[in-house]
Amino acid sequence: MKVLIVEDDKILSKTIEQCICNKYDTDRAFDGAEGLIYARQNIYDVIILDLMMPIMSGYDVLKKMRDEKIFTPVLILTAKDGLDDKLKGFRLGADDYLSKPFEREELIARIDALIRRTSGNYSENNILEFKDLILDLGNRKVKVGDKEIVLPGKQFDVLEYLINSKNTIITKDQIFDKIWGFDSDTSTNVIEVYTSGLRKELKKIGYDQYLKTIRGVGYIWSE
Amino acid sequence: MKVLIVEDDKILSKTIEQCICNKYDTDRAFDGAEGLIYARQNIYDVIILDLMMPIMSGYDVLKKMRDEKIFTPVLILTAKDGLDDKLKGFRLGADDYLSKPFEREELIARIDALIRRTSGNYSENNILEFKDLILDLGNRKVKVGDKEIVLPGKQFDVLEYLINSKNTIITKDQIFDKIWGFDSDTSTNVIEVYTSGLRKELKKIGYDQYLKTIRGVGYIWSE
DNA sequence: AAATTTTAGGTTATTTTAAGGTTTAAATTG
DNA sequence: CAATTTAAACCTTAAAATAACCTAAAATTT
Repeated sequence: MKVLIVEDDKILSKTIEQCICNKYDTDRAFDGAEGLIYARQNIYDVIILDLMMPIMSGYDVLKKMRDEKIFTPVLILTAKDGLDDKLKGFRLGADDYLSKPFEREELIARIDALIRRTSGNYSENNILEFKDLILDLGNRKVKVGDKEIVLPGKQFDVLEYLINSKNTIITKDQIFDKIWGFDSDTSTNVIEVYTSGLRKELKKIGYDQYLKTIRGVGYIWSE
Repeated sequence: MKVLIVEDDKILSKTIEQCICNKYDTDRAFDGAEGLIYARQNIYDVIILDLMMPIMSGYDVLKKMRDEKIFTPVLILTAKDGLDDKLKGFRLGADDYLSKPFEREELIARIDALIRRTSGNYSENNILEFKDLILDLGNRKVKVGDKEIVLPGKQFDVLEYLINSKNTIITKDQIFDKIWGFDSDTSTNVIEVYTSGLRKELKKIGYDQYLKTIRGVGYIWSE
């Protein structure tokens, strides 16, 4: 497992490395531009990204990364703690957020969680697979063999989220926070509507059986 | 997971509740004395405790709690941020400290960390074990080897509570307060119904013998 | 026009109640 | 002192009540 640390404060950078180096392979970059170059290699399992950096901020790095379809999970690490910053970070596709000062244990736990959440499921070229089902995130198509279904925006998002978290119960709140945003004031019943629609579509390719309801809790994608 | 919020500022109290309510079950107390009464139930996984409160300060509550051998992890939450206060809090047995103003993410992270640090029984990946019995909280499955039973909502909750408190007698009231909520007006006979159902299911995997009745008191999970 | 959201009725599973049976321990009796 | 009775606590089951979920269709937004 490789972790990239993008942090201009050399002392902190070293500290982080020492925190995690006996669990992960680490590389370090000391400003945003350098970080982006490293990130483009697309070989890291997690990127720890500081926000406040010279030349190119963490935001810029993250945005460029996502624009370039590099979806390595990113853990934002920063002294900033305004809600706006957090929202901006998440909107740009950060996967988690940790404010300084932080604890060793927490950092490790979050990296672990991030890897657990994200690893193993996505194959190289932005494709998510489950058995013979193929989710192409590039063109947002869902295929099994030569059969193909087309899912409108959020339906695709929900499916992607569930498959990417396979074998783990995802609560309705989690789905809601992830797809609709925790500050959305949509009624949470949309989730039922969407899962219902999703099942209907999945049935066409014989994959509706894997989306299961856990009554009182949420949903799970599993065999 | 239940969290008690002891905070006299009703607006802040509500805010905290909203921050964490989709992740934890919350109860609220609005002064120290009330907080202590709640805390004595000994059913919470974490107590968020404000320091500056009328009638009885957070310090007093914490001190009394520890005197009475109630070791629920406490997260001190306060506007004070002098080192002295922090030291005093820790000396009295606080487990963590967070200054206002704080952020949702950080609060949640700290609560999570606290639970992780203190609840010893849970292994990293959210799994509770007893001998060969595995309670997977991620997908709410109960397994022994390749045998598996499915427990509906509250049945699973009761089992989790008992196993997590193994070798300790849990009174019916504690189970009731924890799973149903102290303000529930369900008849307490449900607990018998649920333990009965639980035993029936556990029998299928040969683990019903560990759930024992302590007549006149409650139940215990032990060898 | 397509995607999203709300509404509302139907369906299913969980939760609760209630009632009768069983165990336990203490009180009473032979 | 042993056997029996009693009463309280607990167990079990099945039916009733409730809450959660599903789905189609209408309304709304983009």
